[in-house]
Amino acid sequence: MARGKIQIKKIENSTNRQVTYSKRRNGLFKKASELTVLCDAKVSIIMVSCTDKLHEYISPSITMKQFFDQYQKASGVDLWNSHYQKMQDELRQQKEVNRNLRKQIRQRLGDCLEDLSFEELLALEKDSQEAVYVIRERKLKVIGNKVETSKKKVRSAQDVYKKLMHEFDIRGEDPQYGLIENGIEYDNVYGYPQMGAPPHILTLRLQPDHPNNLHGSVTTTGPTASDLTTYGLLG
Amino acid sequence: MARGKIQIKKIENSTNRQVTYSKRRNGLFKKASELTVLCDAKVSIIMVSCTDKLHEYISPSITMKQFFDQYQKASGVDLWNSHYQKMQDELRQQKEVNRNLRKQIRQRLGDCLEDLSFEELLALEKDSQEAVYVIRERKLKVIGNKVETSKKKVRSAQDVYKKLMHEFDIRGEDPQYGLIENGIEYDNVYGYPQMGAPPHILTLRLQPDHPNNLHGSVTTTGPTASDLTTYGLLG
DNA sequence: AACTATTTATAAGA
DNA sequence: TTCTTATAAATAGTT
Repeated sequence: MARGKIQIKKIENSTNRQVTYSKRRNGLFKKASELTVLCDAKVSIIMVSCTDKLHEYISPSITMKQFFDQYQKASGVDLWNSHYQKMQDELRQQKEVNRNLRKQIRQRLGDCLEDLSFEELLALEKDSQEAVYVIRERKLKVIGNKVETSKKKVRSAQDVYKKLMHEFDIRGEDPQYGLIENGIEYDNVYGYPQMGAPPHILTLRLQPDHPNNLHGSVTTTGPTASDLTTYGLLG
Repeated sequence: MARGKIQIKKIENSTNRQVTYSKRRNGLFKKASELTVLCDAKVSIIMVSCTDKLHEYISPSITMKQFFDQYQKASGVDLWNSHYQKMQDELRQQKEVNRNLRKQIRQRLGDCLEDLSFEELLALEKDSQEAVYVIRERKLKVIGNKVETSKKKVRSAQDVYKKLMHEFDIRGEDPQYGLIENGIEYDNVYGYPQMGAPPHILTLRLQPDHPNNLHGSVTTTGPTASDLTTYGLLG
């Protein structure tokens, strides 16, 4: 554009081409930077020379990555998904599997049964019923454990009480005996020789630890012999 | 650059700014295109105006994606990893969900119950038992439908048979009667006046469609009146 | 969107 | 590469 007009076509002289590339590149970058300031815009320029050198201009206040994200968002062009096709497939697959699992759960809860064949329905019923039995057994076992623990606590409390009583006996202090008269119930609770026939007060003490309707569940399910034994303590 | 020099600073008048943006954008793109041709280079320009409009120039013979790939390769800037990270997180999360769902299913099948609290155990038992009831009801409904269908098929066959018999009566052809003697069973099956008391042959015909132990299931669950009615047909 | 006076960019030469 | 400079091109302000 000076010292003679030029045709816009590839400069065949390689040196000239290289010089022009350099000059015009600077010109372009300068214009871009002016545009950035004048118009409060964001500009990114990436250039690759015919010798495969890369040059870039980018407005301050923005990163190339932000540009790419924005470009991708605005253009809808798939810039990076193809890089992670495999991962995306895996993700899709996981989501599909999860959907199926959720459906299975819903079916086990009694939803979506119309999607099942008759045979699947029968199998589901069988599975579910068996599961209920297993769950019930587990429940009874847990109850058994809880009762065992309570028994131990009671025995420990018994021991403590006996020791205290022993100390009182040794000291023979009358004023304290007045207290013990008020504490006859405690004597009854912790002082009985065996666990076989606990008085009612014990039930009242233990129940706050077992807030659920154990009685109802157990009687409907038909407890085993050992369950009945442990249950004697509670009721 | 004409009709007076300007300072390179933001144009405050919004209209002027917009106009200048438009003009200079075209100038920039033109320069880029000239550079592309003259120097056999590849240029990409992305611009975002202060009103968040996006404009781009890209040399023919290259795609934006190729540019980005090339840029990433040349600059080593992390353009994809953040996306990759996000995806990986999502995948991890999905797998975690998957694990939980599977565990839930196992628990509903009676596995891994030791991980449940007592209260959860009781809730699970209740849920499962209710699900069994729902599944059972659905099963009975399906059986009912199947029986209905069978009834219709039987009636249809009855009609066909009656028509045939009518034709035979009209023709009064003796040789065919021999066949009918062999077919007494068919007569019994399709020819009885009401569905109330089907002969045993019907049971045998229907059973292959219902291979499961219907009797056991139904008697244990206590069928409703309508269930009993439909059941009469089967056995 | 078109005009145009003026600034800016730059081709060719050094 | 960088500088110079004649000239082409771009564009600010105006219509």
